Amino acid sequence: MEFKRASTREQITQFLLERILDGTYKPGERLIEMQIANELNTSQAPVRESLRYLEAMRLVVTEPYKGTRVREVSNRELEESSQVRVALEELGAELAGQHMKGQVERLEIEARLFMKAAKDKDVRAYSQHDIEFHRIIIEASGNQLLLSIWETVVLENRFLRTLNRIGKDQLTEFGEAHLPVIDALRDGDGKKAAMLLNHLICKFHFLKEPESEVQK
Amino acid sequence: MEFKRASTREQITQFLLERILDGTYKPGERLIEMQIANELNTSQAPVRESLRYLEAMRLVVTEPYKGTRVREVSNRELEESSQVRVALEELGAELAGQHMKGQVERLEIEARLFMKAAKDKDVRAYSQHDIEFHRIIIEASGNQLLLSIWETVVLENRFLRTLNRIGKDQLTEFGEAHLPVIDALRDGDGKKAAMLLNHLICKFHFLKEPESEVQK
DNA sequence: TATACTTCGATTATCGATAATCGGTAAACG
DNA sequence: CGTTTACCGATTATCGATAATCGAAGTATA
Repeated sequence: MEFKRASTREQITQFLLERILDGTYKPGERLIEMQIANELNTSQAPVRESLRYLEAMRLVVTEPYKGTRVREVSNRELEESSQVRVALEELGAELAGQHMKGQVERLEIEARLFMKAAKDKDVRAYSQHDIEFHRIIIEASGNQLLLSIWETVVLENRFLRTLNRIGKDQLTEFGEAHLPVIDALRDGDGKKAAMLLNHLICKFHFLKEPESEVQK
Repeated sequence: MEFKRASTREQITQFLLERILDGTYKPGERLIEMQIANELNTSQAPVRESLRYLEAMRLVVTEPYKGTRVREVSNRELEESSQVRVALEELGAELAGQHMKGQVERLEIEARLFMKAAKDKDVRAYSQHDIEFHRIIIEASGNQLLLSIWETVVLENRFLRTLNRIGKDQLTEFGEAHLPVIDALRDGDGKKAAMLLNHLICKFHFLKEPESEVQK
């Protein structure tokens, strides 16, 4: 068995990633290289490499000689990312239909977890399991590029923000809307799952629905 | 008016990007940091930053202490990227329908250019204008995230590879298939344009078509 | 001959130091 | 006063040097 200790740079990337996503570093906040380097007992160079990586992932923005900040995501961009996310999830579900037929245990587990979180009004836990639910479907598509892109889009989405807009009381309703997706995938009906996900995301993100779909 | 000269790092990124895309650096080829630094009269640090950026863009692959290589794209991955590309272009075309109505001059110009290239059997020129054609549509969607992601996917696709598989003689046929898309967008019918693009890409990339669509 | 061990050049990973640039503040000027 | 200029501390951008690691080639051993 192989255990490869992560390089300094990878550790820094992980560190920054976590802090950006959990909101420790807030949108617009400046990330000062030497400050991070000192905090982690390293030098400036690997920190800068990490920042370049995060920059390509669109999580931070850099201006020459002015430094790097956590990217601020406008409502406009939030909506854009939801549009893209819908398209990706549709593709994912369609492809997943073939692979998941009859094997939806993991989905059921996550569904149970986020329904419990909904009852407890635990937004953070809800978010975690909801995202995991969707990730499982995308993974099942077997398309690794899709998974990789979906992940960056979901990061962009800052899911929590949308969830907070939804409000704790509607979490249960939101969660329940996921259940038919499980049924569709159990039957191997990717098309139907895709349609359900589409409506689900559109509805709860207050997007306008696409022109009415023809149903089979 | 503002003129910002590019930083060393940005110049290096541009340099590497060009050489990877035009095939000077071939898939699997090792990119040696000091070698690049010497060639460009800089030091190792900015080169490494550029490589981290390209790594996040999935153009290169890095292994600790073993260096960075141009990523090799398997046929499998090529197919994956085509699937994703179809999904993105469908979304793009649907959204573009609303914005492009009656304003398809730029599309017509590019179409004329790639049809000429097809007649001349100039694969490189064909590719350039074909991609530009699609980019115009995605841009017109008004969704910047979509554009950004589409670009990385098309890079991944290394379009040329697919085109070479198609062969010089079918370029004209391939090109002509684009023309109905222009008509659909001129009418503001994004849905139809999306469907046409879907079939177009699937057909010429030898993908299996999705289960038959319902046509209006 | 085959296998394990050693050495060594090449390259990556990281560091510490220096140069370039920014934003703000205060002096100089009208 | 209001505006411009000169400076200063903070930070980024880049460099040159060193440490860590790799892999290939050689050496020893059985």
